[in-house]
Amino acid sequence: MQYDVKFIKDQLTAHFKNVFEKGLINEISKNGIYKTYEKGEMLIDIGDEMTHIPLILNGLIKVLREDQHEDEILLYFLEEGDTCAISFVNCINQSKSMFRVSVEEDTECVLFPVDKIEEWITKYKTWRIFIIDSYHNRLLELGDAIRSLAFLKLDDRVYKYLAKQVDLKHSGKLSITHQEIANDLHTSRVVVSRLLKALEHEGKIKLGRNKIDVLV
DNA sequence: ACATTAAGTGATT
DNA sequence: AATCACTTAATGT
Repeated sequence: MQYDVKFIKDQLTAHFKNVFEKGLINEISKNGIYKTYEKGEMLIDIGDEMTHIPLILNGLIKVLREDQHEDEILLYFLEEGDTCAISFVNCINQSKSMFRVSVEEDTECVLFPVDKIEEWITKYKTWRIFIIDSYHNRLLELGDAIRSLAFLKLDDRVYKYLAKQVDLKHSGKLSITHQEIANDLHTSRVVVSRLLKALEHEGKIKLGRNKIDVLV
């Protein structure tokens, strides 16, 4: 599918007219690249050179950090209106990505070239605020994640995880496997299966193959 | 019909 | 709560 400056501008106006000043929207439209990603694609891998930063129009993106022993740790998800905040630093100091960013649900986004990002910081107040806000939100989210790890038992973490998924995917019907949940929470599939079974008995969810209905 | 993958279960640490 | 070893069930070819 082809796109043009006007198309990007319309998209940005639709999603960000309350966030960005007009001049900035115009400038992003001229320099941005509209792109769609399908579920399962990899946006950025660890060690990748950063050339562009995505601004998400809709969809769902997952950000992971991996340690030396190929263990992945889920950092957070990005959705409509979010950007990959941690990548800004990579761009500005030209370092490589320390994170893996994959597409959880089909996503539309606008990519900004790295060199513009720094320029806009001095030029547009709304851009500065947007970036600082992004960091702030990510930080809050990480704080929350750490709190869960430190204080909640696995059964609560599983339920919290499901609630979060429902929120992110805007649906109580999740298509997810027990294994995926286990990976995100760093536990084994067997344990997740048992905890989910318990939740089902409590009447909080309904299980099926590759799907979980979270009942409200 | 067969192979593959997801999920369930009892026993053990 | 993790792991093993195995079973059962759903799905794809």
